[in-house]
Amino acid sequence: MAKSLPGAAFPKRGHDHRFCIADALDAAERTCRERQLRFTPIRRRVLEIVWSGHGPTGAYEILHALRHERRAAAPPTVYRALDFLVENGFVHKIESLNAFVGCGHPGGEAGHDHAGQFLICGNCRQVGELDDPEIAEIIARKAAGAGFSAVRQTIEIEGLCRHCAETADA
Amino acid sequence: MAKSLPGAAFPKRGHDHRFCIADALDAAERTCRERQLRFTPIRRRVLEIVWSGHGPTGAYEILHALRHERRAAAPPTVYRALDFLVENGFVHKIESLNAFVGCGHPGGEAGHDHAGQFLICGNCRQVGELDDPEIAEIIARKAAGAGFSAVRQTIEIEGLCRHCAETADA
DNA sequence: TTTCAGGATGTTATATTATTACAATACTGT
DNA sequence: ACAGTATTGTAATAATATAACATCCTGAAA
Repeated sequence: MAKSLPGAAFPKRGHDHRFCIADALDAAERTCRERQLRFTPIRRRVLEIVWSGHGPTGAYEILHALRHERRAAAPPTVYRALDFLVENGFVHKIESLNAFVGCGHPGGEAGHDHAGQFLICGNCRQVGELDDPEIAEIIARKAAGAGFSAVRQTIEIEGLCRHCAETADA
Repeated sequence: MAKSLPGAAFPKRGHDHRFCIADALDAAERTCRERQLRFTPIRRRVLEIVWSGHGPTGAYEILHALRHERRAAAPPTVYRALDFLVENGFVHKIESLNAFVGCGHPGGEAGHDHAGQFLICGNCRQVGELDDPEIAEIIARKAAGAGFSAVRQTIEIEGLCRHCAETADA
């Protein structure tokens, strides 16, 4: 059971997910220290809940989990934490699902709210992240060709991951 | 005041929008006849409302407009019409805005719910559509490189259209 | 023409996602 | 300790979307 390789786009079956969680929390902690941001217990816990798997997590699902420990939690509690986490690139929102996933490549240079390309398996509901600069570039270039200057790209690809395609259970 | 050129990605300022509406309705009418689909008054009117501009239109905004003529209209009225229009490629949903725009290239061969790339101006809120096969291909190829077979692509690009970038009023 | 089957619409209620507004508290630097 | 700001608590509500079932319409078969 090796941990997911860095740069691997799709979460490997049977990887030791504890490393994913620990790495994500560590990376966030480090980045927040560097940027003098407050990685409060709520924010930390919401990040941990989002990272409880590689699937998209809804805000109210997070709220439900959070309430186990923090009875006072309400929608704004969660949305505020998510705003912080997305803003700082620790979490991405999957627009087509109105749900959130942990960022697979946090703290990368600029860091802030970086764009990624998301692979969403329609069968197992796991989400992978590409972060391919070539894709971002060709899109920015094509947009520029239409006189449009791109600021933010939302790229979400639905389909089947290798495992689900092989077992053909869709 | 010429009509928008076919293939133009972003709606031209000052174009005669009546042609956009008429073309969209005609195309839908023709396609429905070909496919033996029922282009009912509600569906036609919802398409017309969506095409009342090149900006994204929310479902409840459509509902509000629809109620002027049809007091009985309720959310399902609108969502059912939108389902039909999206399914048949006459309208696209902009996932990042939870809103809908008319398809700029309807009835193209396969027709059904085709993918496009959307240019969303953050200033004037107009939406253009690229439909660039190269983008779709490179994404499908990169995804395949990660063992992922893409079925549907959601590509939404936020930024500034030429006009808004030039007048620098963002 | 009648009938019937399926699709479309009407209708009520509710689920799901997200935000506003203001009060209270906790942290930071001085 | 104090002021100023960021964070969290709390209540209410807005915005988006669907479920479930009744009714009506349309087109094809009998």
